[in-house]
Amino acid sequence: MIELSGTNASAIAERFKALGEPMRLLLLEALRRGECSVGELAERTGGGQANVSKHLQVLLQQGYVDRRKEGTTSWYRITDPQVFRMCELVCGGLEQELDRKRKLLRRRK
Amino acid sequence: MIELSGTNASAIAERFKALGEPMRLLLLEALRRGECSVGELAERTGGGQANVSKHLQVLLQQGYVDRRKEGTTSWYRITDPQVFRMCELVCGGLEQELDRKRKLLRRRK
DNA sequence: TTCTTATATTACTAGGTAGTTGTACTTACT
DNA sequence: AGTAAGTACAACTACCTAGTAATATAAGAA
Repeated sequence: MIELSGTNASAIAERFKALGEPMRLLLLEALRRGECSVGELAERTGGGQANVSKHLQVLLQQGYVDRRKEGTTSWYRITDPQVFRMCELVCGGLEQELDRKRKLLRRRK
Repeated sequence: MIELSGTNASAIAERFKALGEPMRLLLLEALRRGECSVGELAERTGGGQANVSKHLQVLLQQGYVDRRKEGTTSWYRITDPQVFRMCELVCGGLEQELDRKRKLLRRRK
C-alpha cells in the first residue's frame, strides 16, 4: 500500500492536480460515453484543438485515459472508471460544503 | 446529484486542486491522528509557519478541515474522513500506473 | 502597560500553467 | 507529386500560486 507521506505525496498530488482543471473534467465527462477523437472532444467541450490536445496529454500521462491511433485520428478513452467514483466522492463533499455555507448564510440573517 | 458538467466543473475542479499540492496532503496526513495546532503541523511537515497557515486556509475554504480557536492557538481537524477514501482511490490508480510504466520499460529492453 | 506567544495577513519573487497562434508531422486521397 | 485532414508541438502571453520575510492581530503573562 502506498503511504500518503514523504516522496509519494508529490506523485499523489500530481494525480489530483490533473483533475483540478475544469476543462480536463469536461473531457473526462465527454469520454464517459465512450471512445472519442480529439476533434470531436474539442467540439463537445467547446475548447480549441491545441488546448484539448494538450490537456489530453496530461490525462494520458497520469493514466486516466488511453490512446489508440487510426490513420490521422487519435482515439481517446477512459482507462479506469474509478475516476468517476472519485468525482462522486468530491461531489458529495461539495454538496455538504454548499449545505454548510447555506446554513451559515441563514444564521447571519 | 451534482453533474460533472457546465458551471459545476469549476467548483469540482477547485476541490481537486486543493488536494493537488504535496504540502496540503502532508497536512491532511498529519491531521489523521487527530486535532492539531498550526505550530505542531509546521513541525510535523517541516514547513514554515506562514506557508502552513496559508495552506490550511485553502483546506478550510474547501471544507476538508475545520477550525476551533482557543486562546491564541488554532486547532484544526479533519472534517470528513472521506478525503482519505479519495486518497486511497488515487493511490490505487497510482500503483496501476506505476505497474503499467514498469511493463513499458521492460518491453523496451 | 509592556513583553511574549501563536496565528493570520501582506508584499514580494520565482516558477508554473492555461489558452492561443502558428507550424510541423503523419496519413490518406487524387 | 500535390492537397487536405487530423493531431501534436513550440513559442508566446497573461495569469496564478507556492514559498518566504516582514508585519499585523490577538490573547495572555509579568
